Amino acid sequence: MKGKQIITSWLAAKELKPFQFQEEAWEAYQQGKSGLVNAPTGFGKTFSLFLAVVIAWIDKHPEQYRKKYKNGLQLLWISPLRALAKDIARAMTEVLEELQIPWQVGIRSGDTSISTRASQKKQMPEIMIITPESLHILLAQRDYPAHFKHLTTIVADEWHELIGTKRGVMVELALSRLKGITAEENRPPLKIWGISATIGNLEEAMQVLMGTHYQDAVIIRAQLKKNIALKSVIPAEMDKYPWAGHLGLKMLPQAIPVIMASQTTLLFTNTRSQSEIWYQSLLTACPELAGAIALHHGSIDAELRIWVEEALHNGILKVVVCTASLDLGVDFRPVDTVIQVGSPKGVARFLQRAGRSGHQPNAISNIYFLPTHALELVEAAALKAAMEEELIESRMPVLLAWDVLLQYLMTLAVSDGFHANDIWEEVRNTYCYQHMTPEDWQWILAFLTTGGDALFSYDEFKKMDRSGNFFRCTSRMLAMRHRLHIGTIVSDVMMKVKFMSGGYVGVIEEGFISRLQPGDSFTLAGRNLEFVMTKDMTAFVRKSTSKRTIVPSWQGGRIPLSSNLGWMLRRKFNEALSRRTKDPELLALQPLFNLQEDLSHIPKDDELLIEHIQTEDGYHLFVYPFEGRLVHEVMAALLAWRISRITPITFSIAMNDYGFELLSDQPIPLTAENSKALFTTDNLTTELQASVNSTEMARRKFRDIAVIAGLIFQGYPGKNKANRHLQASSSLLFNVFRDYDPHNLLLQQAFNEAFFYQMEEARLRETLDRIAVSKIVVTHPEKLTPFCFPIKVDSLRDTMTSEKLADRIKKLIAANG
DNA sequence: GACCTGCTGCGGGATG
Repeated sequence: MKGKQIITSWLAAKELKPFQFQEEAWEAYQQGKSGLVNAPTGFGKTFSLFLAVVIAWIDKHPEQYRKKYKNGLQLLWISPLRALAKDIARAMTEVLEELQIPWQVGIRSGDTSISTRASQKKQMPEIMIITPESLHILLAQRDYPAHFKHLTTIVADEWHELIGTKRGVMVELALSRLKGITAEENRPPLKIWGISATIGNLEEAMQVLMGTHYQDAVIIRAQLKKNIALKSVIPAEMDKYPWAGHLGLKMLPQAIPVIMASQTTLLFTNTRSQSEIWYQSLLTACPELAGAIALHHGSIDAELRIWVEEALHNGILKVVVCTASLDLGVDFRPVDTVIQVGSPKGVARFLQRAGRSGHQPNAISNIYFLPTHALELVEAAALKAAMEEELIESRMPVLLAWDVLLQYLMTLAVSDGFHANDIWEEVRNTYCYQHMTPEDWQWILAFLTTGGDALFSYDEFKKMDRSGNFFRCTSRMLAMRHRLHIGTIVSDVMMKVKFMSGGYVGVIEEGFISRLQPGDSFTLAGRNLEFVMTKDMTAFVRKSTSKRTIVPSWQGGRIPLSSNLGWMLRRKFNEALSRRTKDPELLALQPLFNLQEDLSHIPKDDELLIEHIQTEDGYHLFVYPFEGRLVHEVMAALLAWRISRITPITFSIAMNDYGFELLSDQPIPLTAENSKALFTTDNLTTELQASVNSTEMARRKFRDIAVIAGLIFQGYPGKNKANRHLQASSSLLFNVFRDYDPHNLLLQQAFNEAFFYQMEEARLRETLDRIAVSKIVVTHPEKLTPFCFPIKVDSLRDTMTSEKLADRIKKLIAANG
C-alpha cells in the first residue's frame, strides 16, 4: 500500500490524521467496492473519496504516477451545484499539485465556455466535476461513449440533496447508461459512490444510487458527531409577544447583540420578501453595518450573489440575510454564527443550516432560534430533542417518473440512437423504474415515435424514427431544441429587473409588476427602485428616493412542517404544564399555556384537540393535528365534505402548520361522539376525490411534467415565453390527453404527483390512523385561544389588505376581551 | 397586547 503511505505522510506533514471513516472508505474502494459515505459536515467527506481514488492510482502506477500521460477520464464527480463544483475543483487541484500528480481537473456545467468544452471533447481531463444536467448533455452528443472509455469511478456528491428529486432520477439514468457502456466494452464494473449527510433512510438512499444490481455495496458511517449549540432567543417581554405573525421583527433588538458579538453571521429567513424586510430593518437599526451587510436569495442577480458568496468566504461581511439559497454549497469558513428566524419546518434543514457555522472538525456550530410568534417557541424545544435523538427526516425517492424517462430516451436518440432491448434492461434496473412493465415501455416508445393516441396527427410529436428495435432522432432542429431543454427544473416565468442605465438587479413575478404604476417604488436586492416601464419581459427601473416602498412577494413553494418535527412538537406539549420541564422555551410559555388550559385544553400526544368557538363572524371549528399545512388543507376539505353529508352546510377553510379552521354561519354538528366517524379512513380514496378538486391539482402538476417530457417548447435561452403561454399549452395538452388518451402515462403521473406531493396522501392516512386511536377532546372556549389565534389571523388575510387586516385584528382583540 | 408570507436547483454545438 504505497499510496496510503504517501497520503498519510503528506497529511502528517500538515499535522493532520485521517479520520477512521476516511481510512475505511480508502480500504473499501481499494477492494473495488461501491457504497455510500455518511458523515457530518466539515469532516472531509469529499476528501475521503477523492483521496481513495488517488491512493488507488498511486498503487497502480507506483513508479510513474507523477508522469504526465493522457490518461483520459478516470473519475466523474457529480455535484448538484455549479458553485460547489468550482470549489471542489479548486481544492482537488491544490492537493494534486502538492502531491505532484499531473492530473487535470475539469468542470463541466452551464458556465463552462465553448472553448473549454471543445478541448474537453478532444482530451478529457482525468477528473471531471459535472452537474446532472451537463452529464445528460454529454450523453446527447455523438460518439459519447468515447468520453468514458477510461472511467473507473463515479461519485455522487451531496446525494441526500438529489435523492427525492427528478434530478436524482437523471443521475440514476445516467449511471445506468455508463454501467451499460462499461459492460459492453467488457471493462471491470464501475465503482459507484455516494456522499450523503444523515437522512432517515440512508439504506434506501444507497439502493437508489446503486440500482438493483449492486448487492454488496457498503455504507461507511463516520462515528463523529457535530457539536451543535442551539440557543433559543426568548422574547424579552414574553407576555407581550404576538400570538400570530411570521416576520419576527419584534425580535430585531435581540438579534443585533448576537450579530455584533460574532465574527460573521448568516441570518436565515423563510421567504424572499422576509429577507428583504430584515435586511432593510437591520440596516435602519444599525447604520454602521453599511458595507458589512448583504442580502442573498434566489431572485437576486447571480453576479451579485457570487460577489456575496466570495465576500463571505473572505470574511469581509459581518452579516448576510438569506433564504434557503445558502443552505448548502460552498464552505464559508468565517461564519461562526447562524440565526434562524421562524420555523425551519424540519430537523434536517435546521441541522444543515446550523452546519453552515463552525465548518471545521470539532468546531461548535452556533445556531440561534428566533421565534416569530409565541407558540413557535415550542418548536425550539422540539428541535433540540429531535437533534438529540437524531430524528432526521427521510427523503422519499421518486418512482416511475415518465417525464424524465421520455426526456432521457430523447437524449439517447439525438446522440447515437439506441437499441430498445438494451436500454429496457438498463432502465429497468434503476430504482426509479424497477416496476416498469413491458406495456409501459411500449407505450413510451410509441409515444415518442407516433405521438400516441392523442397527438398522432401532429408531426412535431413524432420525435424519433424507428427501424426494427433501433430508435433515433434524425431532425437536427428537434435535436437542438432537445439539448436546450435538458433538465428537470421548471422555473416559473419571471420578469427581469434592469436599470434604465443598464445593470441587472434580479427577477420578479410578472403579476407583481403588473400591479405597479410607473413611478411606484419597490424593493429588490435591498435597493429602493422606481418602476419606469416594461418591455420584452423586462421591468426597467431607476434608483428611488422614496421612503415608502413595497416589498415584492414571490409565489414560491410552501414547505409544510415535517412529520418528524410535528411529532416532536406534539410530544413537547405533554410537558407544557409540567413544572419539572427544564426547557427554557416551555418555561417561558407557562402564562400562555395556562391561558390555553383555562380557556380550552393543551393536547397530549395521544389526544386530538377540537375547539368550537362562536364569534360575531359565525361558528368556528378548530382542529390541531400538527401535521403541516398540506395535510391540513386536504383534511379540512374532507371534514367539510363529510359534515355536509350530515347537514346541508357550507364552510370557509383556513389552515397553518399546526391546525385548521372550518367557519360557518350555522352551528357545526361535530361532537366527541361522531368525530371518530368523521375522521375515518373508510372510503378515503373516493371521498377525497369528491371533496378535493384533484383534477385541478393534477392539471397544475401536469405543467412541469409536460415541459420535462419535452411536449412544450419554452423558447430559446433568454427569450422565455410568457407564463400565460405555458399555462395555456399545458392545459390544452392536459385536456386532449384526458379526452382522447386516458391511459396516457403522463396524465397518470400528474394525478399521482398531486396525490403524493400536493395532498401528501400517505401522510394524511397516517394522521387519520393516529386520530383513530387518539382520545378526542372537544372544548367550547368562550373566546379565541392562543392556539387558534394564528389560524384566525391567517384566514382574515386572504380577503383583506394589510391595513384593513391590522384594524380587523384590533377589533378581534377587543372583542376577545 | 397581538401585522405584512411562502425555498432551492440547471441549461446546444456544428460550421464558417
